[in-house]
Amino acid sequence: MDLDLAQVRAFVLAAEELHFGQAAEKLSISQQALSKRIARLESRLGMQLFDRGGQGVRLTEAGHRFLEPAGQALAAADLAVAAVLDVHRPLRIDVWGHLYAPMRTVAQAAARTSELRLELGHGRDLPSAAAALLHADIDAAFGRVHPPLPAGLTHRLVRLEPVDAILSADHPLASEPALRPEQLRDSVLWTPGALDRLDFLHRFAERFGVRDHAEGANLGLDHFLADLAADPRRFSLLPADVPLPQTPEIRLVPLVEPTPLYAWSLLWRGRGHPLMGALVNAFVAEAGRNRWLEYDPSRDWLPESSLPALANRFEDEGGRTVADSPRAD
Amino acid sequence: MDLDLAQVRAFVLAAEELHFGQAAEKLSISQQALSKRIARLESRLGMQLFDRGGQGVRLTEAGHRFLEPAGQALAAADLAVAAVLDVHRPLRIDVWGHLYAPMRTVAQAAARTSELRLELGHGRDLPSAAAALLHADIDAAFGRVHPPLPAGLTHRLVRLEPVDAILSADHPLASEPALRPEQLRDSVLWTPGALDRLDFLHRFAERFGVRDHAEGANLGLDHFLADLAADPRRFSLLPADVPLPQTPEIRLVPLVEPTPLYAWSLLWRGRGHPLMGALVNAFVAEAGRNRWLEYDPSRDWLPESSLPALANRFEDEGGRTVADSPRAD
DNA sequence: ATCAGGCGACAACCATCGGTTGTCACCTAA
DNA sequence: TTAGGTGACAACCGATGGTTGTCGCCTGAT
Repeated sequence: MDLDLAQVRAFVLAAEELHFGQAAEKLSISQQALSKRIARLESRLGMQLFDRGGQGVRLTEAGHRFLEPAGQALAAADLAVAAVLDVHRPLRIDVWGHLYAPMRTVAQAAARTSELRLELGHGRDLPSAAAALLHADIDAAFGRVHPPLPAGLTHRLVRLEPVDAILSADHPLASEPALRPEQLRDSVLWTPGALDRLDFLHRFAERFGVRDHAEGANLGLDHFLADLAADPRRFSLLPADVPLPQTPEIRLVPLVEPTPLYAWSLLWRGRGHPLMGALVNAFVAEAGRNRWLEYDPSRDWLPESSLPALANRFEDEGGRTVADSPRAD
Repeated sequence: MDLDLAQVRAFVLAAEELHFGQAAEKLSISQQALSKRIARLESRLGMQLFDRGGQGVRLTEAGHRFLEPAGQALAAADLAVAAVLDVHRPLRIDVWGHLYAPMRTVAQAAARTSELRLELGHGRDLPSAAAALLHADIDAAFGRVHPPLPAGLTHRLVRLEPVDAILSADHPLASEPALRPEQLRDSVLWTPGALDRLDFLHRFAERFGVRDHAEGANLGLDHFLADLAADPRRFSLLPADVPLPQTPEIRLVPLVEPTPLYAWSLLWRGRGHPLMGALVNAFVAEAGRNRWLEYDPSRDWLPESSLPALANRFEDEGGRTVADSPRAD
């Protein structure tokens, strides 16, 4: 006869609380369900484990005898699960959009808890990060998520970062205290890579009527800044909190009416690594502390491609269960 | 997430057999049912545990990692079941040395508590009682314990009973009020069985220089008394409190200077049956009430073979924990 | 290449299990 | 006596776990 460990778990919690209602709450089930679990366990063992009374329950002698070995059976089973799931393995995470320094956000979120063991992956773009997730080569990824996104992956918006215009110091608008995006329509959008493969910049150009663009290779931030400074008509976009070297050839000007927002998300597969829940929680907590998820449609602009991520965030905040949401351990 | 142990059992058996059909047979279920169990376990764990092939299955790496802890979880659960179930099973006890009426002492000790549920075993000698203990055919045994004693068994001295000489009424010493053992050296020791297999009688003969002995079959007390009365030179030994029929052909004479003591012990395996502690306690309490454990080396004689039992008793009275001491519930 | 046999999985079916909500019997304290 | 708390019963329904029948795949022999 093999024990049903869900029943055993119910017994052990009820033995701790000596109150079925409270034990049920700890297990997030109803009192009646817990009562039934214990009754079925008693029936299977042929033993009364609790004396029921008006003010809670008391353990019987058989219940007392069962309690310690029952706890040990649960612990052994948990170890068995951990052994197969390799729960002590670090969570492997890849980030993309390196020019915009995604690791700032990951490091900030992970810094507050010592239980997260992260291992940084190779550095990929979104399509190859998604493929690596599906192949279980990595456990999570972080960056800006947009369609197309393969099935089987779950994403969670964790940060909406305001985006500034970054200009050559010789640009005619360089000394403005702030700019409206459409003021940039006659400038040349500088893109580190092909525009049609950079979703955010592409959507920005379309939305605000920027007709001209120039492309270069993405060889890192210094190269990017030097390419911008090389032509006084050039501008590009940069999330506001990206740290920059002090250089007289470059100006950073806030964008307003509307402020474009860069949407950072976590991405993972299925229920994820055992630490996935903890990682999501760490990001959510940091977002709360820093007001990362504030969004006002009358003030801000999000490209259409970021709206699924936004919808994802609102569903979760409404208290509904998100499919494939990892449980925090 | 709590494992379903029926699923785990199916996995462990399939891992042993590497053949779903054979594992299913061992569990008396269909192959399809076993296949479903394992598939559900894999789904729950999110891990493939077997690679399926045309000629059976092979364990995956995850399956290998799971196998030992899975077995341990099953064993822990079995122990938990045993802990709660066993206590209501009667404690099976065998006694030996029937001529000396061991059940007097057992009954006397058990009579004072209603919680002891004893079941008398088949009646064995010491070697076969020890084997039955090791095979878990019985839970405890009672009689005179002497080497050789197999490993894994624990014993506890519970009674030192004075031994009388039992004589034919025609014996030259029959009318003495008491006898010193060496007064019997020229008599014929009557033994119910081969002397070299009767440790106490053998040691007595050696110690007090009794050179002659005669053997007969052990066919019970009446037969023993009739064999004694058949020859006026015969004597034997009998614990003092063994009830005897009133018969003019037999005399019981106390032995003094020294008084030989018959050492009765309890014997059990490991931590024993859940009632083992209570049984030991009952004997110890009765021993205290009846001064069963008094021993004065200047007055009494114990054969060398009884000294381990004596040492065992003294260690326990010193307050030290005896290894494999059963816990009283 | 074909056939036969072995193996595990899928499909359909059905009884049991395990959760829910609603309600009730019992107990205790005021 | 009343009010509030507690655990169990009843009805319902979806999931689980077993069965039988069948199929797809694999391997070895001819």
